[in-house]
Amino acid sequence: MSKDAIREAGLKLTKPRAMILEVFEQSPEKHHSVEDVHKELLERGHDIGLGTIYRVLTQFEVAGLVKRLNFEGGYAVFELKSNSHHDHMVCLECGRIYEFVDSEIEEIQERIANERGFRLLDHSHLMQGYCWYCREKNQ
Amino acid sequence: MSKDAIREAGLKLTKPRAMILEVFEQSPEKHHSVEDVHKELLERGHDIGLGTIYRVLTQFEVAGLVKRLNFEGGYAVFELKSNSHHDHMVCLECGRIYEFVDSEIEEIQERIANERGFRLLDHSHLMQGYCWYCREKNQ
DNA sequence: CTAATTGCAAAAGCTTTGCAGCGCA
DNA sequence: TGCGCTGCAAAGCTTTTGCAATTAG
Repeated sequence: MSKDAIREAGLKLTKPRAMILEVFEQSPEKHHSVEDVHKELLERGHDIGLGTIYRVLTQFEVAGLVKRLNFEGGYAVFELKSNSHHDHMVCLECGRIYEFVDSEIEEIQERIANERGFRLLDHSHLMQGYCWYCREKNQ
Repeated sequence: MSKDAIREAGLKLTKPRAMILEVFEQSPEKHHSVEDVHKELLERGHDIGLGTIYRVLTQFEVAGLVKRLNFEGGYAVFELKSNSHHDHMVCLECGRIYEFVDSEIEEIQERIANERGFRLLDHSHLMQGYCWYCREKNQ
């Protein structure tokens, strides 16, 4: 259970932390900015300070519960850290975020890093364009 | 010549714009934050306002003269837009930025986008880790 | 009970913007 | 000369932080 994960991270199981995690687990959306989380919590009747959300999400990130994504736009977006790695495609028109994985790309990446003596720890691969729903509007 | 490019972009060839472009053309470093450019210009004896540098680099970006890179860190980095596309590896220890290209990855990307009905316009592929010079320090 | 956590508000970065004066064409 | 450009400083955003009050264990 996810609440155990909070404790296992050495964090106290507080109301704010539990509710923030719930937003990620219960919302149909997978990706949330801090603002998103804040609004969602307000709609659920929980007025949690922005500062707390920033702090908690950073703690969750360190604990490996969530992943911070730095798309353009000047603000961070978080997603629940699933066990399966994936990369992202973002629609420049509607903002929808799609996920993709390709083992071949992952392998080539590793190979390139190795060839250069680079110890690969992480990567972010983002494709930007227009999704199926928005293509027509932009030809 | 690069100064023509400024004019071709419909921009007046002013001192600030010419000097900012020079920093990119003459510096051994390929990647510069706005702060970098500002300091470099100061060292060359040109005190150009930060606001101007932000404005000019944005205009250069629109004109296709430079590319804005959004690595993590909360600030943008710019590079001269060469004719050859490439992606980046950044060392988490020393901050050095390396470039790489792989045609196979590019192809697979296209294929994935097509399969999903996604019109691919751009992408950013960033590998993070420790470079050859810094590996030892971090095992 | 005690240390961890939250709320609030202030402050810190990076970036944008308004406006008066300056400079290129 | 006229419009575009720059400088300066103010303001905008996202994110961080200090501190007193609150709460989990």
